[in-house]
Amino acid sequence: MKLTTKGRYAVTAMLDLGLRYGQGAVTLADIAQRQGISLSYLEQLFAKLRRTGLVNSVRGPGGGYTLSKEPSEISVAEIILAINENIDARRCAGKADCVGGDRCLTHELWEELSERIHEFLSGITLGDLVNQPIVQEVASRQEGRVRLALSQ
Amino acid sequence: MKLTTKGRYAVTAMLDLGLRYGQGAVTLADIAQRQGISLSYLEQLFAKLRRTGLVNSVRGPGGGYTLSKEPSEISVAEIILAINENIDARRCAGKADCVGGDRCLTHELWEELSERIHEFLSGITLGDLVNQPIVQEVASRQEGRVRLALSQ
DNA sequence: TACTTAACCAAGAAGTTTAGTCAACTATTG
DNA sequence: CAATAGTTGACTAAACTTCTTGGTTAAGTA
Repeated sequence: MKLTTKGRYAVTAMLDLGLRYGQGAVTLADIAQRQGISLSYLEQLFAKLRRTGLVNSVRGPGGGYTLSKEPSEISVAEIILAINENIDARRCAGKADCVGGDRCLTHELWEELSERIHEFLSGITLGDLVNQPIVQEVASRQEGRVRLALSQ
Repeated sequence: MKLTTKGRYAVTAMLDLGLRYGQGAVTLADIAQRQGISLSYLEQLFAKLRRTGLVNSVRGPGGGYTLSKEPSEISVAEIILAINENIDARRCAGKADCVGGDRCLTHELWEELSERIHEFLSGITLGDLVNQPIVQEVASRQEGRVRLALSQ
């Protein structure tokens, strides 16, 4: 479990999809504009999200991305794991000083901690976030900004 | 709140100190050997831990580092914050596209999540970890290894 | 068919972080 | 004084993050 701005971006973008769940496909260009993330970076993130089956894509005009499941069925942990996709494979296999299994055990210790964080983030879904008042607020403000931009 | 291998190293090293709490100062060289972390990297980490007051240092022969508080009073969160020391200051202050406060709010959203992780890690102390059976196991095995090395 | 849209893909640049090295210096103990 | 061990700073290689550029491919629309 690794927590960086990369994961923050992914969760924000997925939340953007969650807020528009059931309203058709959302383009990455729209998300990029609303959330202030570069389009190409979003493309990289969504390539991974698509590969892990968290989103579906539709090409061509009117296309974009949609969540593959209900927001309440997608956890924050799933999103972060999907974009990190690091198996944390450095399990002493290639380390010379890993004699007697000592280092492996300290690794396992940290992994237990990491696991508990994972459990925690597994308990928070996009649905939970969508239903939070503060998120609703942001969403309506963002909609307003788009309408304003279109009317100019 | 950022979770990387850097924090993992810091927590492991602090746990090493926690296991020897009340038994005098522990040298970084010992920790480096036991935990398989490079000495110079440990020096960098402990410079920060010392600056934030989590450890005390004693120079000269017989010197080393000790925890400044009881293991049960040092949380994992404190350690990670001490070595990261990132104020996460990019609060849209320098961003041109932060119009109408929209991005600031999405930031706050993530920060709330981040805060909950912080709360979670604040609830785990070095004392908790020291008392875990698996940690005790590792510790005795490490002691054994040192004794073996000395007797050869 | 031509055009537009928007996903998809790849290469890499720029910047930051991680992890480590090296060298010098200072305080303490014996 | 000599050995130990912390302290500091400059520096580097490698990895990772973030973003850019420049395409291609598929699907609608005129």
